[in-house]
Amino acid sequence: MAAAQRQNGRSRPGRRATISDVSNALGLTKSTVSRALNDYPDIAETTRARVKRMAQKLGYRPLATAQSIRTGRVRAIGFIIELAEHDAHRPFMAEFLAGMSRSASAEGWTLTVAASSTPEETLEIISKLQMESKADGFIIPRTLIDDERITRLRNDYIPFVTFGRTNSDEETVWYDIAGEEAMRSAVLHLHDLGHDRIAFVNGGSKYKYSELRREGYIQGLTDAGLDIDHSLIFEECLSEEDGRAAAQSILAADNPPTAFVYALDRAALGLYPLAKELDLTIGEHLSVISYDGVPEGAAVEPPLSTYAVDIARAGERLGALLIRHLRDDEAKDLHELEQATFLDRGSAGAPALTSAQLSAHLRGLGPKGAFSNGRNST
Amino acid sequence: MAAAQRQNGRSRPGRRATISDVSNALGLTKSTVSRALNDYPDIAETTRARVKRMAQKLGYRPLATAQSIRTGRVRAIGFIIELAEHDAHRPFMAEFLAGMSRSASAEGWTLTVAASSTPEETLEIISKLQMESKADGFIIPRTLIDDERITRLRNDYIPFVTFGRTNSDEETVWYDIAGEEAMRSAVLHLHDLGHDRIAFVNGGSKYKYSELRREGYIQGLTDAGLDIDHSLIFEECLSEEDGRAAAQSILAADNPPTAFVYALDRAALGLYPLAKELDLTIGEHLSVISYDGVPEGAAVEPPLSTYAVDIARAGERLGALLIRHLRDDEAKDLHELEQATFLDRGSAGAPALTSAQLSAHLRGLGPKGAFSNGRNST
DNA sequence: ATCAAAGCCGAAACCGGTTTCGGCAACCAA
DNA sequence: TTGGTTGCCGAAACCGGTTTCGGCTTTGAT
Repeated sequence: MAAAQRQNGRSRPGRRATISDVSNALGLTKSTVSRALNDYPDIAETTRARVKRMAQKLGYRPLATAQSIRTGRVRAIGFIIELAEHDAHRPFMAEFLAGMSRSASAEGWTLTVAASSTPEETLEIISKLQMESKADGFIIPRTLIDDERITRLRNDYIPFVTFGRTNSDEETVWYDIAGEEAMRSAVLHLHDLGHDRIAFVNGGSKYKYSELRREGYIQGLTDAGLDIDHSLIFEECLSEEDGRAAAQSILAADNPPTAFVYALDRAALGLYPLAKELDLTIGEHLSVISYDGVPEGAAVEPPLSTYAVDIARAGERLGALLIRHLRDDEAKDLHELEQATFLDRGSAGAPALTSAQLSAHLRGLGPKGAFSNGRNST
Repeated sequence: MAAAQRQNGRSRPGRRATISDVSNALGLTKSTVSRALNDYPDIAETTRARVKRMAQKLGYRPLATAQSIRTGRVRAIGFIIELAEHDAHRPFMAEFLAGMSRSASAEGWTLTVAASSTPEETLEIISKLQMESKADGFIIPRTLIDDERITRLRNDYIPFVTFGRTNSDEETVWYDIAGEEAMRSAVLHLHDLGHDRIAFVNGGSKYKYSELRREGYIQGLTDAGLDIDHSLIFEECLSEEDGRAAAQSILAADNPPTAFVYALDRAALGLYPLAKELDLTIGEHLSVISYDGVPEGAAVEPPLSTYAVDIARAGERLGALLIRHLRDDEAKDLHELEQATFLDRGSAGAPALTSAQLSAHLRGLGPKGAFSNGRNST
């Protein structure tokens, strides 16, 4: 019998049940209970069942911190907020965190977050959190085309999953939205509406998603049988001001586009005030399709047609993937790619003007109201 | 000598230093090292110094999870994201988290976050996190006037600090911004500019801050020697649409106000499109001062004058207060109240119209451009 | 010189788990 | 029968710390 292990069996009512409470209640030892709960093969099936039932009855849940000192695992996923990142990314933060937290707590895990100001600090924090057993693995958002973080994490054998693909995808667990496919079908959609000259305003060129979306745009042009005109491509547009400036510059050239594809809603919103100044109606004289699905896009007039991303779901999937990766040594190559959902809200319509007519209007610096009586006849 | 405790002294190079590494290096026992580092009084000053120096040299940092199994503390502060909250609060999330995380990591603590959909779930999660030793105390944002969370947390002896005051402030640790003072001086500022009729558009009435801001507004009127007209007060305005509707309703009545004080920037932004429709220029025909300091307020024309809140700092102070509260049993009554900083950006100016003139204009449903030639002479 | 009170540190128990090791009993084949 | 597996569980070490307890020195007062 296990009399030696019976000493601490006074179960104070308010206290949480420990493994000893379970073992004492059953006349077994801690070790048997532990192995039963962790599905060791050397425990009889009937015993395992008894143990699990009793654990359930007593409301026993192993103390993660106690486990961790032996196992090195705390059942926590780590996430670093980089404040240096562009403001445009911040509004998503709450939902993203919520998503991660949901999948974590569904598995009995938790989420440890920290803040950092620079990419270097991020890496320092990550290894510190890992050393201190505050997190078992990390979720890395906004992958870069050439992401130093990833090589370093891999070198240090720190488990992680990324939101977004990278150029070194071997043996990496990632989740991503197929932004390239969204851009491609945006182009095709605009072409179907009758647009022949379609501009592309991209996001920050260091991000992998920008590369992919540009490729998607190019592919869309190719699929539509349209020429690729590099003067219609603008990069590095993250903010509303960027997006506005890009459009202004593109429209000032010869042969202006009648439609825009933006890689980011935030930048696309910059087109609205510009259009108003130029006395152009979005959805008629200028069409635009964008990407992200920010709430502000629904508030402008006409509402911005966009490919919406479910950021909470992304966080949730990433959390689930990380946990799976951490539990299962074999899960070294998990990938999930999902499609954005198109919200056709009215900012993309048949072109009311040809490129030439548009050009004439812009050059003429036409007085207010030039088109206010309706569409131009072609 | 402590030969019995020497068994695990093989310091693998890559491994983190343990307390045994330190004790072995010094020829002391674990217990002495532990007490020295934790400033027990029964350790000689010279020994304490030696121990601390060696710990420093070896880069020893106690493993929080190992400590926690004895002490019950993990050096983590908990924070719950409530998604049910109004969208208006979300953009702040990243900065708020960053602030909390900063003060936490400054003290060697970390931040554990979880998501919840309802207030009830929030409380469940809190006690779960506490039971599982995932967090030692919690930061509770957006206090309500009568906040059930607080009574329950207090009943369960779960340590916490609040962002915002409540009606049961005895023995509570809180941090807050003096929104009432901001509202008061907003009224006085507008009165100094020449406004006599000043409306107030408040936020959600369940929140404590709304009560305070309303009181501040009233106090401002009193200090300015103005009458209190309850028809100029509107409650429950959280969104841009709410803010717009409130202003529309208030302006439709007799004796319309020439100035507005908004409790929330987000709602105040609703005044802009309304003013445009009514052909009124903000900063001239209508003045407005608001509160929060959201980035969008700087982008509108004219930029929104507002009392800005440093939300990152709030998070930082709250984290620091919570840690102090947790470390020191005596720290049961900490309070910090700070002032918002006024950003005078142009949406508040001398009234170009009297209330009567404004009323006449509004009733006349005047054609566009009625005031476009400049200010009215009075 | 003597004795009690500090001062200081080692020994060991403890926290709540996990994991290794070994032994007993039952089973199975020879 | 006998001997070797196999199945199943207890005993004990262990993880990295904290905390209680007690004992040996010093110190200080008498």
